[in-house]
Amino acid sequence: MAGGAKVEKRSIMWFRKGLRLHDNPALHKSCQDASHVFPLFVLDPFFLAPDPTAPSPGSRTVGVNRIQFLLESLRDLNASLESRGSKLLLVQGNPVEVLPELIEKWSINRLCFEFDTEPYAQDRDQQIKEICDHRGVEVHTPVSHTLFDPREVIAKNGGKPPLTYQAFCRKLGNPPKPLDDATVKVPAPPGDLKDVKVVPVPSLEDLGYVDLKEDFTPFRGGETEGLKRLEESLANKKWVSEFEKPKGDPTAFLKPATTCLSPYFKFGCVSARLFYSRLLAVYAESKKHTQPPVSLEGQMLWREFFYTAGYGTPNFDRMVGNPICKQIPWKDDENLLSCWRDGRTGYPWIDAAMIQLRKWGWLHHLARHAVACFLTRGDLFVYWEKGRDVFDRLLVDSDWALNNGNWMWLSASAFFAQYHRIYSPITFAKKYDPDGKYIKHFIPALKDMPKAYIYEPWTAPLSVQKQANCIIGKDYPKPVVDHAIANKKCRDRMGAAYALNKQAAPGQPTQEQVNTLNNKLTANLEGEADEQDVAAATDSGEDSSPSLKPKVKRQRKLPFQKKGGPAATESGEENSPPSPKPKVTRQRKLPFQKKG
DNA sequence: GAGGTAGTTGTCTTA
DNA sequence: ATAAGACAACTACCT
Repeated sequence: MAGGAKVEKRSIMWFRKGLRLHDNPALHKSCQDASHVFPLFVLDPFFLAPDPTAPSPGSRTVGVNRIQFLLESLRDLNASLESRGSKLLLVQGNPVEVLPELIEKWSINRLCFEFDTEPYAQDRDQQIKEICDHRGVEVHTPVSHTLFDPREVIAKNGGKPPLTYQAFCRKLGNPPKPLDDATVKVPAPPGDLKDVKVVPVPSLEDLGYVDLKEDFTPFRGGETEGLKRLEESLANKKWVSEFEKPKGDPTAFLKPATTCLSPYFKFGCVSARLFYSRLLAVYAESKKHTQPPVSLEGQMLWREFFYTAGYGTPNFDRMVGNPICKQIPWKDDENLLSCWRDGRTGYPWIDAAMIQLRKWGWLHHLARHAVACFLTRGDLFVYWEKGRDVFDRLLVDSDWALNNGNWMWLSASAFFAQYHRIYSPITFAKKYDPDGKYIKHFIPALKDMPKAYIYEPWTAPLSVQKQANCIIGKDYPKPVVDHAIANKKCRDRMGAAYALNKQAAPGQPTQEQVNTLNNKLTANLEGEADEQDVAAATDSGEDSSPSLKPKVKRQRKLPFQKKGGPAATESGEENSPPSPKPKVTRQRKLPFQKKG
């Protein structure tokens, strides 16, 4: 474009995440020297249309709770825009098809949207950019979802994202301050929108969802609500400066132990930079405060850590082809997966958490740890990607980078390797909630179970079960696996898989190596499963697969494990449920275990 | 480059 | 009660 007279800008401000007016650099840019700003959100039926075949109410990929949160956020955004004399323009369709049309019809010469690191968004945005380049439309894509630009952190680290938190933090400078919003004026879109079909923010019912009155998430979407929550969280300065994530109570549900701002960060209803700067202001007023990684500041930096890793790692959301992910022969067991997903594992703590996840769309971080560990390396040995999908569907705050990163962490596939540290589905939550209030709240069937049995109801005598109106196996399921056996087997499998990964995969393994590895491991796993059955029946614990021994010598069965004998399960799962009396205290090191 | 160190959040027992 | 130690053990990063 030849210079000279300033061309009046007709901007589309394309909202995707970043559903806010405050600290929104793309919005600022769209308003600069603009005659008209078209605040746009594209409702993509691909993500919003109901899918009756999905495992829970929602669309193909997204549960209703998050859809509702999005709709509320859009309603709030529209209200805020209206208060500034503008409005949100909602258009239905696939953005890649819709945007070129709008650019044409509205004579747009500038498009602004927030930079998005997710692969899906990268691909979509690249297509849009190319279209704009062809038509001479300016494109601005500032970074404002995260505190830092992942590209810069990766560059500083020699082209690769750091794989440890400490190393990551060492690469960081000070994040940019939030923008000053006081002076921003948003020029309204023109009255004539040509023949573009603009729709009001739909309700869930408009989208085709019905009967969803009960059990909705307690989190209401939107910038207004998010900022309110930010203020409430930061108002308690003592709490803020003493915050230590691992000390939080994952069973607290009347008043959760964290800020619960995650859904607002996920959708960008609240700016991470705003929260961060406000947080530092609180720190500045207090004598001392906790530090990363456990502090509130540390939580913000974890988010940055995973965003950076997710941006800089190929196939971050998969095991195969992902250079930082251990190749592990996880099980593709639909039955175990659905027991876990639907809160039917027979372990009340795990099931209560899964039910909270479904109802609230939110869990405390440690509850996420517990259920993720249980599904993968702790007990069920099911693919982390399967669990990731369930979380991604149900969590209101589901965030691609954080969700995948944390699943790899918890499954000891990347970032974390101490696979012997396994959360107990029985004792972990007990130390926070010895009475089992959390369980009783989320699992009504167990509400009258005495607290002595609440974490292990299958150990309650039948008379007690009758008294509590809860017969185990009828009113509440028997455990799908015996934790004592299952977690031992998982550790053995992890040991074998780790050994093979070390042997076979220096750097990124080729597809062929991965296949070979998985075949070996699967063969090993099957042999082991057979042996396990035999072992359970005969007390012969010797390993019979010589070629692929884990480095760890497998222990022989402890005597108590066969007490009571394996009971039959409906599922036919290889692990037997715990015998009626599993309450045998762990034995001290016994000489005969050493044998060999 | 070899070796040492430290790592957000395990469990159980003992002091 | 809380804290420390044992358990068994991995690896990215740094020196």
